[in-house]
Amino acid sequence: MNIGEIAKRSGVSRSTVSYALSGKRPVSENTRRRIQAVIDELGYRPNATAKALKEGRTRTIGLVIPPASQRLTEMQLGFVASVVDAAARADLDVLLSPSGGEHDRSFERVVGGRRVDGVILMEIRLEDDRVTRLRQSGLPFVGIGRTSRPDEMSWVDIDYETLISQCVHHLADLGHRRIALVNRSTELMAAGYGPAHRAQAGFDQAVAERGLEGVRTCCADDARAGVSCVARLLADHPDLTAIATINETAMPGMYRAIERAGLTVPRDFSIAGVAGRHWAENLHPPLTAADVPADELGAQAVDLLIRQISDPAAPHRGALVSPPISLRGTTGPAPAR
Amino acid sequence: MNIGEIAKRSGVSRSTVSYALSGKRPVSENTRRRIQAVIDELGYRPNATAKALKEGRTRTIGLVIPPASQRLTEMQLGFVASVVDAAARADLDVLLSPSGGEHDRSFERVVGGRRVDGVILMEIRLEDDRVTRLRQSGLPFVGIGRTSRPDEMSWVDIDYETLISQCVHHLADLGHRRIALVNRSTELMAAGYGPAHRAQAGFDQAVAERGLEGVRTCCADDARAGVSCVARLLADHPDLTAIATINETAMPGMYRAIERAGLTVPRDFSIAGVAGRHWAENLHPPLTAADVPADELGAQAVDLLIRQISDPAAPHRGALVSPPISLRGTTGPAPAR
DNA sequence: TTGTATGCGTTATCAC
DNA sequence: GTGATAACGCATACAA
Repeated sequence: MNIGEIAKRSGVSRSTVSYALSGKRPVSENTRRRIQAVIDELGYRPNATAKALKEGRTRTIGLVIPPASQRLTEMQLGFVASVVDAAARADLDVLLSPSGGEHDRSFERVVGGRRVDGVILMEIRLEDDRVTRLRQSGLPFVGIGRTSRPDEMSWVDIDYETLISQCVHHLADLGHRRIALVNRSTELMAAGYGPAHRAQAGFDQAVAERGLEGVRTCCADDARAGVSCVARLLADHPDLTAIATINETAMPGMYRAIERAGLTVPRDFSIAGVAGRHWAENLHPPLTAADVPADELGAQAVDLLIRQISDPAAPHRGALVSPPISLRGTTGPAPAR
Repeated sequence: MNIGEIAKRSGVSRSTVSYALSGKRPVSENTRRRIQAVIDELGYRPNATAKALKEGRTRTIGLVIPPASQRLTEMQLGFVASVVDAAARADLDVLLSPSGGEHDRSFERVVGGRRVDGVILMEIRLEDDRVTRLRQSGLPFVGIGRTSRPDEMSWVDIDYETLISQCVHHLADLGHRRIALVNRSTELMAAGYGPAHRAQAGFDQAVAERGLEGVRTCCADDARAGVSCVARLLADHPDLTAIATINETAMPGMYRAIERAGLTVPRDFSIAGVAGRHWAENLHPPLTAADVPADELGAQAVDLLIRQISDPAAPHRGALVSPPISLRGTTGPAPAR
């Protein structure tokens, strides 16, 4: 079923059908109706592939996610959801590309084959091959996250450095002197994952500014790791009274370890972090945290991308988001010892 | 950068370049090398859109998910992840379509515009317009879930009816006489959502078979709803000793309500259900549940779809999965009252 | 108001 | 072993 068939059955030329559909040229009411009748009868829909080839754009954006096998964090899911939603609102489809490993067929298909008009890149590292590849490809792209040279691209990002610093200052204000940072996994750290490094930098700086005793530790992205990580932390540093963290997924486990150590939050121990609002609220007790507006970030990324697509020559833009910390009751005065 | 440019620079015709790339016709080692050199130098990649138009297939599958705005459950995420992974293994890309509301542009674009070679449909209702639409479109599709007439399509599904029935029998074996079913939301029930209806059917049947007192209730898909739902349940039915549930997302809240009522699991109260393994294991305490193998189901759906695509005339197939219940310690003998 | 002709980038048929 | 050429289905510049 193609436009030629419709034309034949309506007794007009293909271009007339095309124009009747697009409205880019006046078509007499009479023929328009005749054409529409045939279209309705046969259930004709223009072939999107042919249209894309002709117009030179696919009306599709690529969303590069971490390999699905390694379960996505709540926040990453929030990004995916909001990107998909925002794209749908703009009548754009989303092509998913699970990437992140280096030798990557899916990524190369999407980017090299020009299957999309632009790309949104998640989980960016400080040095990221995919950014290099996208830059050379000339395809518009926006990062959720940024490399160590943010000027080279458009991006939206969470200001982990500032946020963790603020958490530490908040805890210091409450009298805590010995604070631990529970970061993301050692692997991500080693891979140069931006948020992990920036959180650490913010932590180090705040600890130095306030003359605190800071302990840094990495923790895998799951509840079980959270348990063992915090258990070890409490064993090794018995005088620890607070934790700052960006590791959403490990949080339930961290709670559990604190509880098992016989400590009550926030009376004996405080905890503050960075997490999606929904996640922070649903912890038990709800976590004092900087609420990352995942939906806004995704929408903003789509927005920036659409802008880049419509004007590829436009200068890069970056948007650093640092939401306020919502007090929810997991932080309190440092216990007297 | 297109194939003509490569041909010109290599001093051969476009067809030779095409054949050098596809290997579908012998090309002399010499010219092959010359062509490859030019390709490498210019970083040429065949345009996927043009290829799709010519070949009549897009090497893309559509994945129809519930609107992202309503957060997906852990299990749904598992399906998405496994579908994306399985598709990537088969060198297929995945186009996401957030659908489910009725007036649906994204769905229509993907299906009507033939942007994909086939579709995987999630969250199917007993009567589902999208199934009707897909059937009439002639596009191969596979459901994760099935309508009330399973013969009309290919699908993979979880046997909620049997699984919930088994949960009830297990609880009855332990001496429980008054058991509640915590189902999915009233809205899903009203919308004719298969799992909710089938779980209820399985519950009713098992309750009847064992001569138990059964209470059925719906519960929205979040922890908070789980709390209020179970709190009400315990208030209205003080002699309740067990719950069977398929509502993953509400489970943490259900635990909380039971705890707040001063009951200890499994000593005072038992709970069993259907959930993803990862989810069940990470509850605290880990839930006795039928472990839904989301990854297997997704992979199987992709498999079925690929089969449908390569042989559209092949008969429909259905696969009903009913994983065994893993005892994890949230069920115990009914308390003496 | 409508029709004809061309090209988007590719693959594949036919000819040499 | 290689080249010219015709589609794939659409949009649009050019004619009438």
